[in-house]
Amino acid sequence: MTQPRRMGVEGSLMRGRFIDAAEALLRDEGLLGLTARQVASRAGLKTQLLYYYYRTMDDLILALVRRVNERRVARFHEIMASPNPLRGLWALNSDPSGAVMSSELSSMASHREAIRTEIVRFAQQFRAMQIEAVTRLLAERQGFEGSGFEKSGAGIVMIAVALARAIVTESALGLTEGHSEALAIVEAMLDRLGETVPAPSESDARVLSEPG
Amino acid sequence: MTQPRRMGVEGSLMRGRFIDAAEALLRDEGLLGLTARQVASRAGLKTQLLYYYYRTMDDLILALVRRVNERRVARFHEIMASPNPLRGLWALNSDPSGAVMSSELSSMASHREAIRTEIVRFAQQFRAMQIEAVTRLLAERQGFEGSGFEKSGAGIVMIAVALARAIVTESALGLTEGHSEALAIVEAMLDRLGETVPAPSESDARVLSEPG
DNA sequence: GTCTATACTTCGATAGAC
DNA sequence: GTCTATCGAAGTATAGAC
Repeated sequence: MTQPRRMGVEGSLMRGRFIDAAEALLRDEGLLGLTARQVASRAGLKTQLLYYYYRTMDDLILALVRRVNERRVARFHEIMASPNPLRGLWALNSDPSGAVMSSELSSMASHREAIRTEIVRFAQQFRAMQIEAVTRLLAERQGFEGSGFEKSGAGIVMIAVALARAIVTESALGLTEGHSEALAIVEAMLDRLGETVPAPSESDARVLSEPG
Repeated sequence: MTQPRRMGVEGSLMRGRFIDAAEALLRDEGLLGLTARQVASRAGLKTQLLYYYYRTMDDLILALVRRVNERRVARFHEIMASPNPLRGLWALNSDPSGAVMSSELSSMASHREAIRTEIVRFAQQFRAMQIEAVTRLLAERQGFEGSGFEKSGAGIVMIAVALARAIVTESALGLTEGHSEALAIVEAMLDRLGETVPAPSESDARVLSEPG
């Protein structure tokens, strides 16, 4: 008596198409664009069909959240196995589409009770993973002696995550005051850790002023 | 022919009541709560009356943005005239209601063309003010020699603003991983600048671990 | 599995009486 | 200056035919 409506099976192809559309919408239009009508329209499907595969919009969003999070964890593990994990983590957090997604999701978490738990639980767990990794990597390397940061893996991760997200979201608005200078500080720190500089990506200014 | 509707005068008392309600709603419910009906309801007034005083919702939001920004500038100048401007600036950026407001406003800027310009223009200008002030204050004080940050007022401000906002918005969701450690780094830096510690405010853990 | 049709709510906004 | 009444669009969601 609690499931009066027919629902599509778990492994359907259509489910993926709706999630794809939802993800694209969230990236391009933000949380306000994530409506049943717009998701269906973007997927080229009928709005009512969405409700055959997902009981509510919250269900669809929850599925999207899980997919985004799984991909993020997968990228994290790839980075940990790569030659320059610290730079890789910085790149992961600075990745525009990922950062926009994280930002919109945590914005949604404030408004939608149903998905807050999932988003917060993952964010907490993923933050802990990054802290554990960075703390270990810092302990293995030299370059931070005397800077007061030796024991501060958790603080460094927190600051880096906050900075990366702010730079991405502000850049999207055309606000760039202080970005290049903050990036220069990050680059200087990564340099001190003795890692090589990867090929710079498309957007965002890189002003590598000589570190003091 | 472009103003077919009657409008209330500029200095009306009712205008302020609507703005008050809008501000409270934006703080408590976020951008999704900022609708004509909810603003009017919160103000204890009729929805249609709102449209007598404001031509569109964008007009009302714009008025709110201007008021919030003016208050922020006023607080900035008070802080500059206070004994501990660096700590004062950190407190300003860490202030929960102010940070939530800034965060919701920049979130709105992504979606509403009409107010983006106003929000971005102010954010850019306010960032520049903070950078100018911090750069000057750092030059006047000792404590950063050898840390590589001497010339990086702009970078420091960017990082501090990003961190403060992240801590506030994450705390509101119950996400606190890495907060106390990041705050310890900030405290250590402020300590190095030789300023005294103000009385700690209500929320947020302060783990003042001994600076390295 | 997909369609048409539709219910109900809330949104921004307007017209015109008082 | 404030009220009642209302519009059209868009929101989530459901029922039932095909």
